[in-house]
Amino acid sequence: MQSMWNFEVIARDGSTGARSGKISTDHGVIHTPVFMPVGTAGSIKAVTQEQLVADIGAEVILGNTYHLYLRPGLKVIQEAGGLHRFMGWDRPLLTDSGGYQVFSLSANRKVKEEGVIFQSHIDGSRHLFTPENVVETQRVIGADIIMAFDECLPYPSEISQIRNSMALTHRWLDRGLKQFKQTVSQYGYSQVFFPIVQGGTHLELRKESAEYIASSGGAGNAIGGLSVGEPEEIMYEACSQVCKILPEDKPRYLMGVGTPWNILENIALGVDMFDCVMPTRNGRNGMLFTSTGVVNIRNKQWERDFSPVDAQTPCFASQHYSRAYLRHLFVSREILGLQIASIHNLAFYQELVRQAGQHIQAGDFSRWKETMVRQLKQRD
RNA sequence: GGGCAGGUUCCAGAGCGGCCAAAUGGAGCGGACUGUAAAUCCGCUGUCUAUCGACUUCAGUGGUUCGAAUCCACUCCUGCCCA
Repeated sequence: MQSMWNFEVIARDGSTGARSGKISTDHGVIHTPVFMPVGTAGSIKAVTQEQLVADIGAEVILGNTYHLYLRPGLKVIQEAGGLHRFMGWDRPLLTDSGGYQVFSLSANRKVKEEGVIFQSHIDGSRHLFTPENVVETQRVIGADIIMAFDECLPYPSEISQIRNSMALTHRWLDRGLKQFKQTVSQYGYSQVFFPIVQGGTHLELRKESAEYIASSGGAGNAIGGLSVGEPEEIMYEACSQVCKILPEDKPRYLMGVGTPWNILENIALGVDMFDCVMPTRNGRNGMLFTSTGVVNIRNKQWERDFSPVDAQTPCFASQHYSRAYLRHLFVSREILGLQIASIHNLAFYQELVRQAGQHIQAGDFSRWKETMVRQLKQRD
């Protein structure tokens, strides 16, 4: 199968590691830096596919192997012709391998050399995930980008534990990669495989892991195990360390990050791809990210503020509805509030990374970033 | 006019002699959330110091008692029933 997959760096910032680029896939082009909305169970919660395209302009979204495997299950997805068709999304799709659930569902799982035995959060049933079967599952799902199976540790962790876990993730990578190479796409378009750097917050281990991952030959390289509770400065240090080692000519994907200012700081370190539940989850919980800072829309101060949610975000929902109205929807627990907040936050993130790319190309990224970080962190 | 049931902190509603500033909901106010077990979760919600503690509250007034939201008397309200 002839793959369309290609990554091209269009511009580099002179004073930071930031770059802007273009990923080509069989489902279309992704402009980097990119933010990928998270649609764990085959749905960006509270947002329709139409809104993702027309209102937000999302170029790629995430699904989750663990959740989709449990429900609706692989038979349904396969019969539908893959997740793209099942959910009505014809742009690129990336699936997380379930590695994060090794971490977030830690009470209900057992990690072994072979893989991880999970208990389903839905019905308590037991399931085994291995580096191999997780690749197979992502083949069935039909993700354009398949993630390796890794172990994500909490912060803080003992160095000996980090070392063992990292080594396990590396062994799992070898197995997953072998499985990936031995199998083919089921739906007539190509899929690529991303390995994941681990190593916790320990810089030496991060270096070791980054070198291992860099040499494995993935189409792109992911950085995992960050934004799990460590101070931001430590995250930036670890990310910086890793970005210096990961190849220049492949996209770098920082998993699970983060706040708008986290994203800008990490773009400066050389990251191209991001995903995070924050714009959607926090949006549903009343937290808005805006061009002038962070807003808790439930707060009384918005009761009579009839100005737009965020006039600077080029999106119907952001400009058409007032803060007072959105506050009313939240206080009244109206479903529409969740939708507007989610759409606005995603549109805001989309615009943020789009502007970052423009400033990288224009050559004034560094100065722009400093101003933006200050603004975005403010609380209205 | 008579009978019955009631009046509790923003609302609803428990409490029926000390463990009561008073359960539990709701409302209100604030916070958390970073590869989603999350339209979720956590605080605060009489006043003052704001930790200990002090003070003022359970329709009103007056009693009983070491001690009353809780018992007694009267008064004022509310609902239902009978005239």
